[in-house]
Amino acid sequence: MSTEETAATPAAPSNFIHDIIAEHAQSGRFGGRVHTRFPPEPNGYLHIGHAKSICLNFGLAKTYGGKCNLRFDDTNPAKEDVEYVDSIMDDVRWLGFEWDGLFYASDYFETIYQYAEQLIEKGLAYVDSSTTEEVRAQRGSLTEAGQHNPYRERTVAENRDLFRRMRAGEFADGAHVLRAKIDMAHPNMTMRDPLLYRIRHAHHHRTGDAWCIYPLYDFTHGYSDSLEGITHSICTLEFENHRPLYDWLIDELGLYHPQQIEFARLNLTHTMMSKRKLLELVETKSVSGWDDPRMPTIAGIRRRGYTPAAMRAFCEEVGVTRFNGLTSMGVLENAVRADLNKTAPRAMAVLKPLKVVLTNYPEGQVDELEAVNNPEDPAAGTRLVPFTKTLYIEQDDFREDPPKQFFRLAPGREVRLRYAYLITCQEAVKDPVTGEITELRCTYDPLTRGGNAPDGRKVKSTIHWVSAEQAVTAEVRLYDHLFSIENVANIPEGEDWKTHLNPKSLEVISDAKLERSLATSQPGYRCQFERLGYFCVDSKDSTPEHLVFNRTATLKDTLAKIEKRGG
RNA sequence: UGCCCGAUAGUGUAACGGUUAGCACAACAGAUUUUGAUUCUGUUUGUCCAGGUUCGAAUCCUGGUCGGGCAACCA
Repeated sequence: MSTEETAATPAAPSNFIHDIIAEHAQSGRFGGRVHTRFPPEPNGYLHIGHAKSICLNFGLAKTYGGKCNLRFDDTNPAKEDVEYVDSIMDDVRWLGFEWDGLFYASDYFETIYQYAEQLIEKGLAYVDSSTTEEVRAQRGSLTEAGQHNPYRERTVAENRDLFRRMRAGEFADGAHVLRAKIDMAHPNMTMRDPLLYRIRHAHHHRTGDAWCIYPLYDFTHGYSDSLEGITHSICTLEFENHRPLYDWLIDELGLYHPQQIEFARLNLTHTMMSKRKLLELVETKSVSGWDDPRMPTIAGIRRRGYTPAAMRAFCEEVGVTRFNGLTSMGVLENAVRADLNKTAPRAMAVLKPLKVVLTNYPEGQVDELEAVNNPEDPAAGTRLVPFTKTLYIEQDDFREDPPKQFFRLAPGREVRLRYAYLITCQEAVKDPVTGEITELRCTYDPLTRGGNAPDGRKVKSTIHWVSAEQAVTAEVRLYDHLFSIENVANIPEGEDWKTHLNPKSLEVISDAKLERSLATSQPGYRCQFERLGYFCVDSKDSTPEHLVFNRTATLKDTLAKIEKRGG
């Protein structure tokens, strides 16, 4: 009714690609069609940067009532594998998207071969028999023009013959290449007679041994988009210099011409998006695999406990521009907290147990107390947690000599055990040899069942706890940043980037104590351990006999901030 | 030394020649709280620089500065 309500409606994500597509829809270019695609090479697992691209491409298609394909750009048989194809499909689906068409660049090998022959017939491509070193040397430099070699002047007939014999398998790897005949003096290096085909007697994960020559990415990519009728070929900034080549290849053959639009790839602090380096981490066993919860891969963050909704919200939050920035990991963490805060059931778990004996509580008595499952969602209901004479609390929740900012348990101090009773610490028992506190002897106030004192007295702190008698022991894996430095891309040339891996990126706790209700948690189950963070049952290593929880994210920790600030 | 691209609070982004330059995260202060969580309120901080066009410029133009990309038979 009011204009204010209209204005308050959250705007659809605004970015320059939306603007371009909206304008095309307006002007009728592409006949009003919108058809995007996500074109990964199956040579590794997808990472968060790919998630941004997936959300962009599939999101655009959805917004404009168009289509989005999944296409594997599989032109390099040496590096590609079906394992990666499968993982990529899993990841796209996990993010919540379904492709309209499923294609492989290798589906187009025959067509692309014919395109190459057409270029040869038009005198626009030639077989070069130089060595790799010669090709490199003849290309010139950023400031100097390249040089022509005699092969550039081969006749059409000669090129046709040689190229067909390349396909027939008459030559060894590297003996010849097919190159476009454009301009060896072009200021854009990409246009200096780029290589189109190379000889590789290699087995391809889809075409098997049908081919011994393979088109290069630059020769294949634009044609693939053209063949699929893609309207907007969205890619990252580093392909901007290649756009003139894709345009040239398509226009010389008079083919359907998509519009390429480049955007800046995502960079996150404390991690890195290089597939090559991620592969190195996997191969050197620096992590447990592509799906190690510390990895920035989609498989990794999924196992870590992130939700698809949080990932999509994050991708929307970071935006789409042509500026190469560095986004704080905090933004990602905030996205998953925001989602899980609303949806994750609460439970109590003690990571570093400190035994508490209630001296005035009857031996053997079990009190079943009602606890709220999710304060953010009343429909989640309540559960019963057992309260007994011996309990565990968090070591961090007790200080023998508390600083004035510390509100939790200390000798002589009273705190509330969540959903239970007020307790007062009477004595801290120490190991006579080490001086380590081994046990707290406390009294409870029987009149405070549920947590409120009839006399109205207040306590400054509520802490979580678990019954020692009925605790479930579990393994808990605490994850932190993969790298200890913010900007991993900033590591100087020549320096070993792996020395900056965070040695504390994984802390394993083998004997955490969980409340009884968690005993039957299934793999993938997400919940909040109150006051600690969001956790999820590991999908690979957890068994009913040996539960394993992964920490997805901590809760915000004001005390830690205060103490850090105070020195 | 060539070509291409970019620049808005600490960070990531919005603003389409006219808004007190908006939002999110971060930071700070306060309120609420049986999670030092959540929630709510408020505060600090910004148009790279110099010229020009215009009644009016973050936006258009010119020049500079700074940053990114490009010389794989990788993608």
